[in-house]
Amino acid sequence: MPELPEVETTRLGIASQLETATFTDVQIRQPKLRWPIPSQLKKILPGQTLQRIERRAKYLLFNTPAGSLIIHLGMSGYLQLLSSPIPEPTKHAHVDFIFDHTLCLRYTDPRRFGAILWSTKPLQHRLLKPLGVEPLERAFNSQMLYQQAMKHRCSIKALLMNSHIVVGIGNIYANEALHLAQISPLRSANTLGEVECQNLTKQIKLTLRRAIKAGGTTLKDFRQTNGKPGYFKQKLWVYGRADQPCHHCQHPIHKIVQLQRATYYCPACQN
DNA sequence: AATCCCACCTGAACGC
DNA sequence: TGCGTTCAGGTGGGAT
Repeated sequence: MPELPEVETTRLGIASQLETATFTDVQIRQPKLRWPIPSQLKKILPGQTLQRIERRAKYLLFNTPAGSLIIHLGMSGYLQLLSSPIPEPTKHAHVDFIFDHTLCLRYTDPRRFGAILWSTKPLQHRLLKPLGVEPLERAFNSQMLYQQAMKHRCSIKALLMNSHIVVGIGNIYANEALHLAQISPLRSANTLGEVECQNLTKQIKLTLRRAIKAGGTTLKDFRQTNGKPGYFKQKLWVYGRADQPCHHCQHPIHKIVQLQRATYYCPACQN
């Protein structure tokens, strides 16, 4: 569920409601996420005013004068903004952050691969410090990708999924962008030419931007009490389409496994 | 340093 | 209907 576009859409969907609101309570029903939720949150957060919600990779940073709440949604997590009457928590609704005694930001995560952390210097946090560039920022460009590709012998797909190099592309969009750039996910990164890197960079940015727009549409009714965050209905060219005809050339889409993740590609138009 | 595999979890889909 | 198996959008940690 949470790819970078959905994390960004989540941020956009809650920022205007919560920025300048004040934490008044925290209810932790299940502290066992990927790492234990720091118990001192209950002491620290109440009274803190939320200044700004930022995103770094797929981490959301809730900045307050005392420090930052860091939230990662893992594979199955989502945030809901609920107002009165607050519905009963469902089975996997692990944490409620209460603002101004009325608004509730609820964290739900069935698989519990997500994380809720606290840091006074979030960008220096051990999990955030080693992260590579943001794919939608200028620092991610064809020159940068080409230089990185030249010095790596792993597959180009593995390179795109390596968070020390570029963050947040995710499995679906790595597949989609490689398809649109007509590059085989199996190619060694160091065999890509400058023009291919230029095209790939462009397709990654386009794919992510389109998905953010689509995510924005389906997540509009965020505050609906029982609203599950939808999954954007985006046109997927290859992801999840094993054995179905390629939209470009009709050749059946192949499904293989790379780094224990599903890779989908068209062996006829991706070389 | 770079690369790869494992692990962490639950639930849905599938096959028998 | 029921039960076992497989797979899933992420990613840090550790082995090689």
